[in-house]
Amino acid sequence: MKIQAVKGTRDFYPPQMAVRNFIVDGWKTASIRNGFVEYDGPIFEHLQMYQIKSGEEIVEQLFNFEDRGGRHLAIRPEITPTLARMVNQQINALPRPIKWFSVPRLCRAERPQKGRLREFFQWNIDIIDVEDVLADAEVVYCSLDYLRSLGLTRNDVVAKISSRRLLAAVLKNIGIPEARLDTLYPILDKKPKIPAEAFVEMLEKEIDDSDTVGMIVKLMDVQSVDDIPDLVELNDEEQAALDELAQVFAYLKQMGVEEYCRFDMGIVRGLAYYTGMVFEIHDAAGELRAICGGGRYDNLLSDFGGPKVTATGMGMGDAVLEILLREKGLLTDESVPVQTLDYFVACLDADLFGKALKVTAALRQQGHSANLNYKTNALKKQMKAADAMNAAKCIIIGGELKESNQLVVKDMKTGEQELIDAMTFLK
RNA sequence: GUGGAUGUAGCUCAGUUGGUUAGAGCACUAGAUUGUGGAUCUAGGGGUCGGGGGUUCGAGUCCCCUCAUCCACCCCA
Repeated sequence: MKIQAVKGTRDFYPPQMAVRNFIVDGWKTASIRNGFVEYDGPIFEHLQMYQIKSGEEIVEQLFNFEDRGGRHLAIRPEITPTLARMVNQQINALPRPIKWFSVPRLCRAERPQKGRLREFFQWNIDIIDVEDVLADAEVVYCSLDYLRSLGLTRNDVVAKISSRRLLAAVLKNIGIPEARLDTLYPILDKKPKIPAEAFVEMLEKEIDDSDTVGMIVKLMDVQSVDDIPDLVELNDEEQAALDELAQVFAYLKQMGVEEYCRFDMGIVRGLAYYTGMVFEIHDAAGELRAICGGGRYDNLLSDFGGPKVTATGMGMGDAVLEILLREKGLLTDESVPVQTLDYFVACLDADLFGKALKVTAALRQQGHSANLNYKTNALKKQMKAADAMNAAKCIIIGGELKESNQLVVKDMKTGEQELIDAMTFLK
Protein backbone atom coordinates (compact mmCIF):
# COMPACT_ATOMS: atom_id res chain seq x y z
CA MET A 1 0.00 0.00 0.00
CA LYS A 2 1.69 3.10 -1.25
CA ILE A 3 0.50 6.29 0.35
CA GLN A 4 1.14 9.55 -1.39
CA ALA A 5 1.10 13.14 -0.26
CA VAL A 6 -2.33 14.72 0.04
CA LYS A 7 -3.55 16.71 -2.96
CA GLY A 8 -2.32 20.27 -3.00
CA THR A 9 0.40 19.72 -0.39
CA ARG A 10 4.15 19.81 -0.81
CA ASP A 11 6.95 17.78 0.72
CA PHE A 12 9.90 19.89 1.69
CA TYR A 13 13.00 17.76 1.12
CA PRO A 14 16.18 19.54 2.21
CA PRO A 15 16.63 21.44 -1.10
CA GLN A 16 13.01 22.66 -1.07
CA MET A 17 13.26 23.43 2.61
CA ALA A 18 16.22 25.67 1.83
CA VAL A 19 14.07 27.53 -0.70
CA ARG A 20 11.24 27.88 1.79
CA ASN A 21 13.61 29.18 4.43
CA PHE A 22 15.07 31.64 1.96
CA ILE A 23 11.61 33.08 1.34
CA VAL A 24 10.43 33.00 4.94
CA ASP A 25 13.67 34.42 6.31
CA GLY A 26 13.40 37.26 3.80
CA TRP A 27 9.88 38.01 4.95
CA LYS A 28 10.93 38.10 8.57
CA THR A 29 13.95 40.26 7.88
CA ALA A 30 11.87 42.75 5.88
CA SER A 31 9.23 42.85 8.60
CA ILE A 32 11.77 43.59 11.28
CA ARG A 33 13.48 46.16 9.06
CA ASN A 34 10.13 47.94 8.80
CA GLY A 35 9.41 47.88 12.52
CA PHE A 36 6.93 45.01 12.70
CA VAL A 37 7.03 42.48 15.53
CA GLU A 38 6.15 38.81 15.17
CA TYR A 39 3.08 37.03 16.53
CA ASP A 40 1.37 33.75 15.82
CA GLY A 41 -1.77 31.91 16.85
CA PRO A 42 -3.08 28.34 16.80
CA ILE A 43 -3.40 26.53 13.49
CA PHE A 44 -7.06 25.81 14.14
CA GLU A 45 -9.82 28.01 15.43
CA HIS A 46 -13.57 27.92 15.92
CA LEU A 47 -15.20 27.47 12.52
CA GLN A 48 -17.56 30.29 13.32
CA MET A 49 -14.68 32.73 13.39
CA TYR A 50 -14.24 32.44 9.65
CA GLN A 51 -17.92 32.89 8.95
CA ILE A 52 -17.97 36.34 10.59
CA LYS A 53 -15.76 37.83 7.94
CA SER A 54 -16.46 35.65 4.94
CA GLY A 55 -20.00 34.39 5.35
CA GLU A 56 -21.63 30.99 5.62
CA GLU A 57 -20.41 29.73 2.22
CA ILE A 58 -16.78 29.83 3.29
CA VAL A 59 -17.24 26.54 5.14
CA GLU A 60 -16.91 24.41 2.00
CA GLN A 61 -13.58 26.04 1.28
CA LEU A 62 -12.20 25.19 4.70
CA PHE A 63 -10.79 22.05 6.21
CA ASN A 64 -13.14 21.74 9.16
CA PHE A 65 -13.84 19.08 11.71
CA GLU A 66 -15.53 18.38 14.98
CA ASP A 67 -13.46 17.64 18.06
CA ARG A 68 -14.41 15.12 20.72
CA GLY A 69 -16.15 17.81 22.67
CA GLY A 70 -18.41 18.55 19.72
CA ARG A 71 -16.72 21.85 18.87
CA HIS A 72 -16.79 22.87 15.23
CA LEU A 73 -13.25 23.78 14.31
CA ALA A 74 -11.37 24.68 11.15
CA ILE A 75 -7.75 24.75 10.11
CA ARG A 76 -6.93 28.39 9.57
CA PRO A 77 -7.35 29.56 5.95
CA GLU A 78 -6.03 33.02 6.88
CA ILE A 79 -4.69 34.64 9.98
CA THR A 80 -6.52 37.96 10.03
CA PRO A 81 -9.42 36.67 12.16
CA THR A 82 -6.90 35.27 14.65
CA LEU A 83 -5.16 38.64 14.66
CA ALA A 84 -8.47 40.39 15.28
CA ARG A 85 -9.29 38.00 18.11
CA MET A 86 -5.88 38.36 19.73
CA VAL A 87 -5.81 42.14 19.46
CA ASN A 88 -9.35 42.47 20.80
CA GLN A 89 -8.51 40.29 23.79
CA GLN A 90 -5.72 42.60 24.92
CA ILE A 91 -6.71 45.80 23.25
CA ASN A 92 -6.22 47.93 26.34
CA ALA A 93 -2.84 46.52 27.23
CA LEU A 94 -1.13 46.69 23.84
CA PRO A 95 1.09 49.65 23.03
CA ARG A 96 -0.11 51.55 19.95
CA PRO A 97 0.23 51.60 17.13
CA ILE A 98 0.28 47.85 16.74
CA LYS A 99 2.61 46.79 13.92
CA TRP A 100 2.58 43.02 13.81
CA PHE A 101 3.68 40.41 11.32
CA SER A 102 3.32 36.67 11.00
CA VAL A 103 4.20 33.89 8.57
CA PRO A 104 1.40 31.40 9.17
CA ARG A 105 0.99 28.05 7.47
CA LEU A 106 -2.53 28.09 6.01
CA CYS A 107 -4.89 25.54 4.45
CA ARG A 108 -7.75 26.03 2.03
CA ALA A 109 -9.83 23.25 0.49
CA GLU A 110 -9.58 24.56 -3.05
CA ARG A 111 -8.68 22.98 -6.35
CA PRO A 112 -4.93 23.33 -6.73
CA GLN A 113 -3.67 25.28 -9.73
CA LYS A 114 -0.57 27.11 -10.77
CA GLY A 115 0.41 29.33 -7.86
CA ARG A 116 -2.35 28.01 -5.69
CA LEU A 117 -2.12 25.09 -3.29
CA ARG A 118 -4.12 23.63 -0.46
CA GLU A 119 -1.37 24.27 2.04
CA PHE A 120 0.89 27.27 1.82
CA PHE A 121 2.70 29.98 3.73
CA GLN A 122 1.57 33.55 3.77
CA TRP A 123 3.39 36.59 5.03
CA ASN A 124 1.02 38.96 6.81
CA ILE A 125 1.70 42.46 8.04
CA ASP A 126 -0.88 44.62 9.77
CA ILE A 127 -0.95 48.04 11.34
CA ILE A 128 -3.70 48.59 13.86
CA ASP A 129 -5.02 51.84 15.30
CA VAL A 130 -3.50 54.26 12.81
CA GLU A 131 -6.18 56.28 11.09
CA ASP A 132 -3.73 58.20 8.92
CA VAL A 133 -3.21 56.68 5.46
CA LEU A 134 0.46 56.73 6.34
CA ALA A 135 -0.21 53.23 7.69
CA ASP A 136 -1.59 52.18 4.29
CA ALA A 137 1.47 53.63 2.61
CA GLU A 138 3.71 51.79 5.08
CA VAL A 139 2.05 48.48 4.28
CA VAL A 140 2.59 49.01 0.54
CA TYR A 141 6.12 50.23 1.16
CA CYS A 142 7.04 47.23 3.30
CA SER A 143 5.72 44.82 0.65
CA LEU A 144 7.76 46.57 -2.02
CA ASP A 145 10.76 46.81 0.26
CA TYR A 146 10.83 43.04 0.49
CA LEU A 147 10.36 42.48 -3.25
CA ARG A 148 13.05 45.04 -4.01
CA SER A 149 15.44 43.33 -1.63
CA LEU A 150 15.16 40.20 -3.74
CA GLY A 151 16.29 42.08 -6.82
CA LEU A 152 12.89 42.71 -8.39
CA THR A 153 12.67 46.10 -10.10
CA ARG A 154 9.90 48.32 -11.35
CA ASN A 155 10.20 46.43 -14.62
CA ASP A 156 9.25 43.24 -12.80
CA VAL A 157 6.49 44.20 -10.37
CA VAL A 158 3.85 46.87 -10.04
CA ALA A 159 1.75 47.91 -7.07
CA LYS A 160 -1.77 48.71 -8.25
CA ILE A 161 -3.54 50.91 -5.79
CA SER A 162 -7.11 52.07 -5.46
CA SER A 163 -9.64 53.01 -2.81
CA ARG A 164 -12.81 51.27 -1.78
CA ARG A 165 -13.96 54.44 -0.16
CA LEU A 166 -13.51 56.37 -3.39
CA LEU A 167 -15.16 53.66 -5.45
CA ALA A 168 -18.15 53.49 -3.12
CA ALA A 169 -18.54 57.27 -3.14
CA VAL A 170 -18.39 57.51 -6.92
CA LEU A 171 -20.81 54.63 -7.45
CA LYS A 172 -23.27 56.16 -5.03
CA ASN A 173 -22.88 59.48 -6.78
CA ILE A 174 -23.86 58.03 -10.15
CA GLY A 175 -26.94 56.50 -8.66
CA ILE A 176 -26.04 53.03 -7.40
CA PRO A 177 -27.85 52.31 -4.15
CA GLU A 178 -25.56 51.41 -1.27
CA ALA A 179 -27.14 47.99 -0.91
CA ARG A 180 -26.07 47.10 -4.46
CA LEU A 181 -22.41 47.82 -3.87
CA ASP A 182 -21.49 44.47 -2.38
CA THR A 183 -22.85 42.59 -5.40
CA LEU A 184 -21.04 44.97 -7.74
CA TYR A 185 -17.58 44.68 -6.19
CA PRO A 186 -16.88 41.12 -7.34
CA ILE A 187 -17.86 42.11 -10.90
CA LEU A 188 -15.63 45.18 -10.92
CA ASP A 189 -12.88 43.05 -9.43
CA LYS A 190 -13.04 40.80 -12.50
CA LYS A 191 -12.68 43.59 -15.02
CA PRO A 192 -8.95 43.25 -15.63
CA LYS A 193 -9.31 39.49 -16.02
CA ILE A 194 -12.08 39.31 -18.64
CA PRO A 195 -12.75 40.80 -22.11
CA ALA A 196 -14.35 44.26 -22.21
CA GLU A 197 -17.59 42.96 -23.78
CA ALA A 198 -18.00 40.32 -21.11
CA PHE A 199 -17.50 42.95 -18.45
CA VAL A 200 -20.22 45.18 -19.93
CA GLU A 201 -22.50 42.18 -20.23
CA MET A 202 -22.06 41.32 -16.56
CA LEU A 203 -22.78 44.90 -15.56
CA GLU A 204 -25.90 45.05 -17.69
CA LYS A 205 -27.26 42.05 -15.85
CA GLU A 206 -27.04 44.00 -12.61
CA ILE A 207 -27.88 47.50 -13.80
CA ASP A 208 -30.77 48.38 -16.10
CA ASP A 209 -29.71 51.88 -16.99
CA SER A 210 -27.25 51.79 -19.89
CA ASP A 211 -25.94 55.29 -19.15
CA THR A 212 -24.91 54.14 -15.69
CA VAL A 213 -23.21 51.09 -17.15
CA GLY A 214 -21.36 53.31 -19.60
CA MET A 215 -20.29 55.58 -16.80
CA ILE A 216 -18.95 52.68 -14.75
CA VAL A 217 -16.97 51.42 -17.73
CA LYS A 218 -15.47 54.87 -18.22
CA LEU A 219 -14.67 55.14 -14.52
CA MET A 220 -12.96 51.79 -14.45
CA ASP A 221 -10.73 52.91 -17.31
CA VAL A 222 -9.51 56.00 -15.52
CA GLN A 223 -5.73 56.05 -15.60
CA SER A 224 -5.07 58.75 -13.04
CA VAL A 225 -6.75 60.03 -9.92
CA ASP A 226 -6.75 63.47 -11.55
CA ASP A 227 -9.10 62.31 -14.31
CA ILE A 228 -11.96 61.46 -11.99
CA PRO A 229 -13.19 65.05 -11.52
CA ASP A 230 -13.60 65.24 -15.31
CA LEU A 231 -16.12 62.42 -15.24
CA VAL A 232 -18.21 63.14 -12.19
CA GLU A 233 -18.96 66.23 -10.21
CA LEU A 234 -17.29 65.56 -6.89
CA ASN A 235 -19.29 65.70 -3.71
CA ASP A 236 -17.65 66.09 -0.30
CA GLU A 237 -17.28 62.39 0.32
CA GLU A 238 -15.66 61.79 -3.05
CA GLN A 239 -13.34 64.73 -2.57
CA ALA A 240 -12.29 63.43 0.83
CA ALA A 241 -11.67 59.93 -0.53
CA LEU A 242 -9.72 61.37 -3.44
CA ASP A 243 -7.56 63.53 -1.17
CA GLU A 244 -6.90 60.55 1.01
CA LEU A 245 -5.74 58.43 -1.92
CA ALA A 246 -3.59 61.26 -3.21
CA GLN A 247 -1.99 61.38 0.23
CA VAL A 248 -1.15 57.66 0.02
CA PHE A 249 0.69 58.33 -3.24
CA ALA A 250 2.40 61.36 -1.73
CA TYR A 251 3.74 59.23 1.12
CA LEU A 252 4.90 56.54 -1.26
CA LYS A 253 6.70 59.16 -3.31
CA GLN A 254 8.44 60.47 -0.21
CA MET A 255 9.57 56.94 0.56
CA GLY A 256 11.00 56.63 -2.94
CA VAL A 257 8.86 53.84 -4.36
CA GLU A 258 6.53 55.88 -6.56
CA GLU A 259 7.85 54.30 -9.73
CA TYR A 260 6.53 50.95 -8.52
CA CYS A 261 3.08 52.35 -7.80
CA ARG A 262 0.16 53.01 -10.05
CA PHE A 263 -3.42 54.03 -9.53
CA ASP A 264 -5.71 51.33 -10.85
CA MET A 265 -9.46 51.59 -10.51
CA GLY A 266 -9.64 47.91 -11.43
CA ILE A 267 -8.25 46.90 -8.05
CA VAL A 268 -11.39 46.26 -6.05
CA ARG A 269 -10.75 43.01 -4.16
CA GLY A 270 -13.65 40.62 -3.98
CA LEU A 271 -14.27 40.90 -0.29
CA ALA A 272 -16.82 43.23 1.25
CA TYR A 273 -14.88 44.21 4.35
CA TYR A 274 -12.37 46.62 2.83
CA THR A 275 -13.12 50.21 3.73
CA GLY A 276 -10.31 52.32 2.31
CA MET A 277 -7.16 51.89 0.28
CA VAL A 278 -6.89 48.55 -1.51
CA PHE A 279 -3.88 47.29 -3.42
CA GLU A 280 -2.37 44.33 -5.18
CA ILE A 281 1.15 43.75 -6.39
CA HIS A 282 1.37 41.95 -9.71
CA ASP A 283 4.14 40.80 -12.00
CA ALA A 284 4.59 43.52 -14.60
CA ALA A 285 3.66 41.17 -17.44
CA GLY A 286 0.40 40.36 -15.70
CA GLU A 287 0.77 36.66 -16.34
CA LEU A 288 0.55 35.39 -12.80
CA ARG A 289 -1.90 35.68 -9.97
CA ALA A 290 -1.41 38.60 -7.62
CA ILE A 291 1.82 38.36 -5.63
CA CYS A 292 0.15 40.02 -2.68
CA GLY A 293 -2.93 41.99 -1.81
CA GLY A 294 -4.37 43.97 1.01
CA GLY A 295 -5.96 47.14 2.17
CA ARG A 296 -7.68 48.96 4.95
CA TYR A 297 -10.37 47.21 6.99
CA ASP A 298 -11.51 49.59 9.66
CA ASN A 299 -14.54 47.59 10.82
CA LEU A 300 -13.05 44.16 11.28
CA LEU A 301 -12.05 44.42 14.91
CA SER A 302 -15.48 45.67 15.93
CA ASP A 303 -17.04 42.91 13.82
CA PHE A 304 -15.13 40.53 16.06
CA GLY A 305 -16.65 42.06 19.15
CA GLY A 306 -13.97 44.59 19.88
CA PRO A 307 -13.92 48.35 19.98
CA LYS A 308 -13.92 50.39 16.79
CA VAL A 309 -10.23 50.39 15.97
CA THR A 310 -8.82 50.95 12.51
CA ALA A 311 -6.61 48.46 10.70
CA THR A 312 -4.75 47.99 7.45
CA GLY A 313 -2.63 45.13 6.21
CA MET A 314 -1.51 42.76 3.51
CA GLY A 315 -0.92 39.10 2.78
CA MET A 316 1.66 37.54 0.45
CA GLY A 317 1.68 33.83 -0.38
CA ASP A 318 4.79 31.81 -1.10
CA ALA A 319 3.56 29.98 -4.20
CA VAL A 320 3.21 32.79 -6.75
CA LEU A 321 6.27 34.51 -5.35
CA GLU A 322 8.42 31.43 -5.90
CA ILE A 323 7.18 31.06 -9.49
CA LEU A 324 7.96 34.70 -10.23
CA LEU A 325 11.43 34.57 -8.67
CA ARG A 326 12.31 31.45 -10.64
CA GLU A 327 11.04 33.02 -13.87
CA LYS A 328 13.16 36.09 -13.24
CA GLY A 329 16.21 34.00 -12.46
CA LEU A 330 16.37 35.38 -8.93
CA LEU A 331 15.88 31.99 -7.36
CA THR A 332 17.50 28.73 -8.40
CA ASP A 333 18.21 25.65 -6.38
CA GLU A 334 21.88 26.65 -6.46
CA SER A 335 21.35 30.28 -5.43
CA VAL A 336 19.73 29.43 -2.15
CA PRO A 337 22.00 29.32 0.91
CA VAL A 338 22.80 25.74 1.82
CA GLN A 339 23.39 24.32 5.24
CA THR A 340 27.06 24.08 6.10
CA LEU A 341 29.14 22.22 8.64
CA ASP A 342 32.05 23.70 10.61
CA TYR A 343 34.00 20.47 11.03
CA PHE A 344 33.91 17.02 9.56
CA VAL A 345 35.94 14.52 11.53
CA ALA A 346 37.52 11.78 9.42
CA CYS A 347 38.97 8.75 11.09
CA LEU A 348 41.53 6.50 9.38
CA ASP A 349 41.83 3.69 11.82
CA ALA A 350 39.05 1.84 13.57
CA ASP A 351 41.22 1.82 16.71
CA LEU A 352 41.07 5.59 16.77
CA PHE A 353 37.31 5.86 16.33
CA GLY A 354 36.87 6.53 20.05
CA LYS A 355 39.17 9.55 19.72
CA ALA A 356 37.23 10.75 16.69
CA LEU A 357 34.00 10.60 18.65
CA LYS A 358 35.66 12.48 21.50
CA VAL A 359 36.91 15.22 19.21
CA THR A 360 33.52 15.51 17.52
CA ALA A 361 31.74 15.82 20.84
CA ALA A 362 34.29 18.37 22.05
CA LEU A 363 33.75 20.49 18.95
CA ARG A 364 30.01 20.37 19.48
CA GLN A 365 30.52 21.27 23.11
CA GLN A 366 32.41 24.34 21.96
CA GLY A 367 29.45 25.37 19.84
CA HIS A 368 30.72 24.25 16.44
CA SER A 369 28.70 22.09 14.12
CA ALA A 370 30.54 18.81 13.69
CA ASN A 371 29.85 15.44 12.19
CA LEU A 372 31.65 12.21 11.44
CA ASN A 373 31.24 8.99 9.51
CA TYR A 374 29.71 6.14 11.43
CA LYS A 375 31.92 3.74 9.51
CA THR A 376 35.69 3.98 9.35
CA ASN A 377 35.98 3.55 5.61
CA ALA A 378 38.44 4.86 3.04
CA LEU A 379 39.56 8.45 3.55
CA LYS A 380 38.40 9.21 0.06
CA LYS A 381 34.90 8.25 1.06
CA GLN A 382 35.07 10.37 4.16
CA MET A 383 36.35 13.36 2.24
CA LYS A 384 33.46 12.92 -0.12
CA ALA A 385 31.08 12.83 2.79
CA ALA A 386 32.66 16.00 4.20
CA ASP A 387 32.22 17.67 0.85
CA ALA A 388 28.62 16.56 0.57
CA MET A 389 27.92 18.21 3.91
CA ASN A 390 29.58 21.45 2.85
CA ALA A 391 32.14 21.15 5.62
CA ALA A 392 34.41 24.18 6.05
CA LYS A 393 37.14 22.11 7.68
CA CYS A 394 38.00 18.47 7.86
CA ILE A 395 39.91 17.01 10.79
CA ILE A 396 41.80 13.86 9.92
CA ILE A 397 42.61 11.53 12.74
CA GLY A 398 45.41 9.14 11.83
CA GLY A 399 48.92 8.06 12.69
CA GLU A 400 49.94 11.57 13.83
CA LEU A 401 47.70 11.18 16.83
CA LYS A 402 49.59 8.09 17.98
CA GLU A 403 53.01 9.51 17.14
CA SER A 404 52.76 13.09 18.37
CA ASN A 405 49.20 13.62 19.60
CA GLN A 406 48.47 15.80 16.59
CA LEU A 407 45.54 16.06 14.18
CA VAL A 408 45.49 17.10 10.56
CA VAL A 409 43.15 20.04 10.00
CA LYS A 410 42.32 20.64 6.38
CA ASP A 411 40.66 23.75 5.05
CA MET A 412 38.22 22.38 2.48
CA LYS A 413 38.13 25.54 0.46
CA THR A 414 41.86 26.20 0.04
CA GLY A 415 42.94 22.60 0.39
CA GLU A 416 45.66 23.65 2.82
CA GLN A 417 46.22 21.54 5.86
CA GLU A 418 48.19 21.84 9.06
CA LEU A 419 49.08 19.74 12.08
CA ILE A 420 47.48 20.89 15.29
CA ASP A 421 47.85 19.53 18.79
CA ALA A 422 44.88 17.38 19.71
CA MET A 423 44.50 19.20 23.01
CA THR A 424 43.45 22.34 21.13
CA PHE A 425 40.22 20.59 20.34
CA LEU A 426 39.84 18.44 23.41
CA LYS A 427 40.21 20.99 26.16
C1' G B 1 -18.68 21.42 -9.51
C1' U B 2 -17.01 21.83 -15.31
C1' G B 3 -13.44 21.07 -19.28
C1' G B 4 -8.50 19.67 -21.33
C1' A B 5 -3.76 17.11 -20.99
C1' U B 6 -0.59 13.52 -18.82
C1' G B 7 0.64 8.76 -15.95
C1' U B 8 7.01 3.50 -17.77
C1' A B 9 13.07 3.27 -12.03
C1' G B 10 13.97 8.43 -6.87
C1' C B 11 14.14 12.34 -11.32
C1' U B 12 13.95 13.39 -16.89
C1' C B 13 12.43 10.35 -20.58
C1' A B 14 12.96 6.18 -24.77
C1' G B 15 10.25 1.78 -25.85
C1' U B 16 9.11 0.11 -33.68
C1' U B 17 2.75 -2.04 -37.40
C1' G B 18 0.91 -5.70 -30.27
C1' G B 19 5.98 -10.39 -29.96
C1' U B 20 10.66 -13.60 -25.69
C1' U B 21 13.77 -11.81 -19.53
C1' A B 22 11.20 -3.52 -20.11
C1' G B 23 15.91 0.38 -21.49
C1' A B 24 19.07 5.13 -21.25
C1' G B 25 20.93 9.49 -18.78
C1' C B 26 21.07 11.69 -14.02
C1' A B 27 20.83 10.30 -8.81
C1' C B 28 22.05 6.34 -5.17
C1' U B 29 25.54 2.18 -3.35
C1' A B 30 30.19 -0.26 -4.08
C1' G B 31 34.90 -0.85 -6.51
C1' A B 32 39.19 0.88 -9.48
C1' U B 33 42.42 3.76 -5.22
C1' U B 34 43.58 0.73 2.86
C1' G B 35 46.27 8.81 3.99
C1' U B 36 43.08 13.24 0.92
C1' G B 37 36.81 16.01 -1.75
C1' G B 38 33.93 17.81 -6.67
C1' A B 39 36.46 14.26 -12.36
C1' U B 40 36.72 9.51 -15.01
C1' C B 41 35.83 4.34 -15.65
C1' U B 42 33.46 -0.33 -13.99
C1' A B 43 29.80 -2.93 -11.43
C1' G B 44 25.37 -3.16 -8.49
C1' G B 45 20.60 -2.15 -6.29
C1' G B 46 16.05 -0.11 -7.66
C1' G B 47 10.00 -1.22 -11.96
C1' U B 48 3.44 -5.56 -10.03
C1' C B 49 4.81 0.02 -17.14
C1' G B 50 -0.88 4.35 -11.80
C1' G B 51 -5.00 0.50 -10.57
C1' G B 52 -8.94 -2.85 -12.35
C1' G B 53 -11.35 -5.22 -16.31
C1' G B 54 -11.62 -6.54 -21.56
C1' U B 55 -9.80 -7.96 -26.74
C1' U B 56 -5.77 -11.39 -28.25
C1' C B 57 -1.94 -17.33 -28.82
C1' G B 58 0.53 -12.94 -26.74
C1' A B 59 -0.71 -6.06 -24.05
C1' G B 60 3.93 -1.00 -21.55
C1' U B 61 1.54 -0.76 -26.63
C1' C B 62 -5.47 -1.58 -28.57
C1' C B 63 -10.60 -0.78 -25.91
C1' C B 64 -13.54 0.38 -21.36
C1' C B 65 -13.73 1.89 -16.34
C1' U B 66 -11.23 3.99 -12.31
C1' C B 67 -7.53 6.65 -9.52
C1' A B 68 -3.82 10.32 -9.37
C1' U B 69 -1.26 14.62 -11.06
C1' C B 70 -0.90 19.09 -13.93
C1' C B 71 -3.42 23.14 -16.68
C1' A B 72 -7.76 26.21 -17.42
C1' C B 73 -12.78 27.63 -15.56
C1' C B 74 -15.77 28.53 -10.81
C1' C B 75 -13.89 30.74 -6.42
C1' C B 76 -9.86 33.35 -4.44
C1' A B 77 -9.82 35.52 2.47
